[in-house]
Amino acid sequence: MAERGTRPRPEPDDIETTGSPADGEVWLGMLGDFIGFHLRLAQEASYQAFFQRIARDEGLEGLNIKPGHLTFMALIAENPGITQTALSRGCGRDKSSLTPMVEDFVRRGYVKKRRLLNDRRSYALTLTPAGEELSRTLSAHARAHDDELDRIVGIDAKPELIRLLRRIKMSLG
Amino acid sequence: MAERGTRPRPEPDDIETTGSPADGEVWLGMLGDFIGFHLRLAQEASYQAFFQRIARDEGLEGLNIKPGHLTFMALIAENPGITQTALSRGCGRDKSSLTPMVEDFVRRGYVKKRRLLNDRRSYALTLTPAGEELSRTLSAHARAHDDELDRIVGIDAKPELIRLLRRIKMSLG
DNA sequence: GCAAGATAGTTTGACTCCCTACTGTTGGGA
DNA sequence: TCCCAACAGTAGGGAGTCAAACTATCTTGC
Repeated sequence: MAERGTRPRPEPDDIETTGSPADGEVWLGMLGDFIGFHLRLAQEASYQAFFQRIARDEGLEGLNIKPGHLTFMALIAENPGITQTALSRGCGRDKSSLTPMVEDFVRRGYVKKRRLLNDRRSYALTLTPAGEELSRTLSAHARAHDDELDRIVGIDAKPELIRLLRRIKMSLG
Repeated sequence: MAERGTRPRPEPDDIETTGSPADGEVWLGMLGDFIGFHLRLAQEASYQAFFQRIARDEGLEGLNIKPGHLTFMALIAENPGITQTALSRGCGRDKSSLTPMVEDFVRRGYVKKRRLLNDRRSYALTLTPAGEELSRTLSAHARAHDDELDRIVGIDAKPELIRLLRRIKMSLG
């Protein structure tokens, strides 16, 4: 019974006089000490920067390529014949999220989906030549993006950063 | 002949024999060296762990509280009278994403929304006593979650990790 | 063999998010 | 005074995600 009509808002409440409080900067409080909080902001910033970088490539115009597609393509390239479930684990996404993406990329001719004879539940995914080409393009962008991250982080700090991030994933995942 | 019922899918392509390829472990290739890739996996793992932690709290049963709500509540608590736009910046989300959440929390009696007299475009958000209580609960969970992250990362490495994450956000955002 | 449970992939539904366009308000010039 | 650009917040649409239920297939134990 979600009354979601045209005017369901519970009234903007009352009117009251208040000087603009903390309008310029936001005080984080304890959030500023939380690894999880900064993880999210950094990941979001990285995602957006990579997204913008891809969007700038005229060769990818209209293909609607997103950062998530890099992982998708790169993992198929590195693991020819990978199954969708294994791919979903590698991508860190639910397997049901991959279904539309696989279907889309098969239709566009980047990915080939072959049924296995010895286990007819599974499909083996491989890249077509066009898919290899697209994968190379995305990988080049990814490398450029990560070079930028390397500069920001500093090349000495990078191994330690990756070690810590992997540790978080391993310990919690 | 196995008439496989209705088949709206664009044909699973062809059948081919292939031994199970890399089904156990997935080879990451160059992805394994990318900061952005590990950032996403670590962030997702942290999100899921925090989500599970909240879900375990019987006091929050049925409230449908998610990790994002912590940031939302904590920032209002730390910045009483904050506007929705400032809050959206702090949360790292588009302001239009906050509209349903604000509406929801106002209706549930956790947040108070007052119109400003000196600028009738804005609303000042504050927590109700119930909101303060909820915020304290969420903050306690967040602290426990981040204590776990501290243990994983190691307390010596934490300042450096946060410094690097902030640097990424600042440089790219 | 054959039933029971596991597994691969798909479907569906709910949810969250962003983006774009829109309304109402403010404030600064012609 | 009157415009009009800038701003706060909302509405609507579309994309992407997960979780649960479902189908088809494989495996195991009897």
